[in-house]
Amino acid sequence: MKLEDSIGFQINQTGRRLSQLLGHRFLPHEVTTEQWSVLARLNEEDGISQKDLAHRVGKDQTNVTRILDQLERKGLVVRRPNPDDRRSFLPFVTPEGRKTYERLVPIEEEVISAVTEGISAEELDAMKKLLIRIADRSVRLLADSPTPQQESTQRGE
Amino acid sequence: MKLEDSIGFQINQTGRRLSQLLGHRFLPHEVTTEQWSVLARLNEEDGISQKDLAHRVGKDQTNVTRILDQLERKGLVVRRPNPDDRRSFLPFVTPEGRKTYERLVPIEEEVISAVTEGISAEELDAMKKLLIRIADRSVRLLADSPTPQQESTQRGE
DNA sequence: TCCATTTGCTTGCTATAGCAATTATATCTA
DNA sequence: TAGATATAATTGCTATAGCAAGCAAATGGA
Repeated sequence: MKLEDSIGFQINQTGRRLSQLLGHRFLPHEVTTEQWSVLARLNEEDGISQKDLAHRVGKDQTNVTRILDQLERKGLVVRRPNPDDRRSFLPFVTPEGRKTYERLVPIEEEVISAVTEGISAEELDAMKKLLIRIADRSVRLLADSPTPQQESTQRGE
Repeated sequence: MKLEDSIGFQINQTGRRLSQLLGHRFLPHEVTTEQWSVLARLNEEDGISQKDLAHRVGKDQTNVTRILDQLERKGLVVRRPNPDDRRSFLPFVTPEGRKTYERLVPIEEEVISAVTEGISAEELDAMKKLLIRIADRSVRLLADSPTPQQESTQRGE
């Protein structure tokens, strides 16, 4: 089978290209697409632990730490100590972060509608459901994988 | 709209998780998923320029250079001077590279069929077509973007 | 033919992804 | 309560992505 026929290859490929386009449109605002995803999630709900945030954006805790570093450096987010747990910091969106996010929303929407032009809402919805299913299965299969270090006791939440 | 409802976010997310799972299964063979994609494409057709290869795997030429460095370091690929152009090198798969590729094929197939279990061939095919469409549009829109440096005279090939 | 431009590849830089190890703090158990 | 264990966040390391710049060779035009 050819490489292009691999659904895995295609998903990755498309994701990369889309990120590239979106990142290009975000350029004037000096926010990357990954920073955008974290900022967007925090706009829905902030003041949660970095661990929870990582889970919600589907990123490694390590990467969330670094992306928050960037967002904090840009003044879009602040980390405050968690009063309930001194190991933990809770990220909050700053007013500046909220403004930036508001500016990015229409850009993201415009890009998505441009690249999905001519594709029906039903088709998009079906695709989204399939993607979620594939992602879920991937996570589950990885969790069930024999890890040299530990017998996994976790399940997907 | 919530972050998870964004089709762009979902595509990227799913791609990442799938890569992670596949990469995990590839671990014993010491090949990453990106190295696999390049090796797979070269197994279809080698002796082409790195530029062409980059185009075929949908990667930046820079990244192809580096991935080839890795594959060459592992002895799976060799670069030979292009007799027609002394600036250029042509990558070829070594016998060892071919053997490794053969070992990876069933792993990739198994992972894909595991994560797509219960999804019909028609659904997958429809999804693949949509993904390709979205990727194509992304590339086109990016190419048409006003680039500070140059007025683009290129079109998608 | 000479010079300017283009092109193929590489290198340097920043951001991200994922993993291992570290640090500080929490929690659990004897 | 002391000691073991688990956990939140961080740091270090490697690979990848994308961009800009550099280098050498090819190409095109006067």
